Amino acid sequence: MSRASERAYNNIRSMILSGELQPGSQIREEALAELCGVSRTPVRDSLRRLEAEMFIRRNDSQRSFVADWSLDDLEDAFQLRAMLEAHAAKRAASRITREQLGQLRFHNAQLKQAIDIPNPDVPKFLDHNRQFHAIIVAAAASERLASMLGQVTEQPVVLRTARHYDLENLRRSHHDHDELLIAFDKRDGEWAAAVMTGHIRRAFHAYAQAHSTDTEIRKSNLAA
Amino acid sequence: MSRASERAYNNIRSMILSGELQPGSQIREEALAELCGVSRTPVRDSLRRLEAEMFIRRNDSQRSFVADWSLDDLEDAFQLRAMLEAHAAKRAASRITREQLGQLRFHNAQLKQAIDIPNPDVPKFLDHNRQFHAIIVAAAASERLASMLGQVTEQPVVLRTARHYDLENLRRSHHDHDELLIAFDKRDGEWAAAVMTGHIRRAFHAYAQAHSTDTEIRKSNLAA
DNA sequence: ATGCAGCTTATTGTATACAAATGGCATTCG
DNA sequence: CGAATGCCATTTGTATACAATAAGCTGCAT
Repeated sequence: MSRASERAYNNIRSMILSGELQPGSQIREEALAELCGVSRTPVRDSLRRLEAEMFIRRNDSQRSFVADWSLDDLEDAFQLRAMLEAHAAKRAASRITREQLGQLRFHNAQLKQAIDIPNPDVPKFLDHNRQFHAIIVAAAASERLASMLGQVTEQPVVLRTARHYDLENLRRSHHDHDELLIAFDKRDGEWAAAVMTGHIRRAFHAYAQAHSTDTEIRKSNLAA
Repeated sequence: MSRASERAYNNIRSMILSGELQPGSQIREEALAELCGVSRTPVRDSLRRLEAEMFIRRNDSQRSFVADWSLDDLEDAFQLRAMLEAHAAKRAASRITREQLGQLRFHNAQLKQAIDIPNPDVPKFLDHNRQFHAIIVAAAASERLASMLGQVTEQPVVLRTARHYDLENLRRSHHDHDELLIAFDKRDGEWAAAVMTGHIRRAFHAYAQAHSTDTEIRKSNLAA
């Protein structure tokens, strides 16, 4: 996709992720077109794409709404993600190159740096974390698997608290990565898969706890 | 999607599945538009959808080609499918209703009928087989899982032989279904998942063997 | 008051014209 | 003769106008 289409997609996507477009709210093509400064055509393209990625859903009469995910839906997505990432880790264990192992070590060192200081640099941690996982998916060498993981990795849920980024969890994440590195080094796919499963499931529970807290806050704000 | 768009999608998809549009060949929007009797707009929608489903791939300069899958790609897809369907079976085991169990029994009986006669009715078998699996996916109650399975269930590979439908394989499939039914009845998710894994992996090997045979035939035809 | 009919308006679907970009071909220069 | 470059043809991207469809409202009848 060239300029307009790409811009529209990124704009809309980030509007959903940021909560600017609220879950459940209707989406009108023309309104988005104006917001993005393009015509309806590229907006329609983007909406179809976002629909396939389940950021948007449509009712029987073709009207689009921002997807609204319950905690159950979230658990569902995490369950699939855990399964797929464990599978990726298993495949990666037997295919990963020395170079990729080096890259993993680099990003893991970087994300350790990001939290091993008085004032943790969460964005830096998240960035290197993302790249760490991306390398494993790449090493798994399955285009389909990568495409599926793309569908469950970013959730259209915005949390207003930062609880799920508490330091203890970040440290444990880093520790998991260390263990993954050893498993890869030993070419032990089963081990890598097991570590990855736990890694993602912990992420879910951290996320779920933050989600409940967030929901509580929202409720009390509503009551006030 | 309403008429034109839906029609275009189904037309193009079946043209790919039937081999009318050959793997690797370039796709031109306008040509398809004429073939389908619609304008480029709904054709473009369809192409995007088919691209997301990996029936079509695009090069760097936005030109579309019919996807061409190697045996490795096929194995990759089957591996994912086995994992996802096993997961579906596991989830279904604890959620399936009496009514759904009844439906499973019905379709299994029907597909047994289709092959338990002198002249097996393969289309009938395939239809009830499809519905059997669809009920399990529905019982698993995960929209995302269903959507992902949709992406790996139909392969854009047309085999010109019918070897992979040999009677022995169909009988074994039916036997697997019987065992799945018992596992569901006992609410044993692990068992159901294990049976399903084997079920899909057998399907892969039948498919792969047919694929090789098909490739052989194609080569000798080329040589002739 | 309630429910239904028909109209009005909002929203999406489709076609088409035009713009941009890409690939191929021919010509030219080294 | 080969490689690079510029032009032309082909293909895709975008905008816009119009058509079709569905939702909401108003008013009438029960």
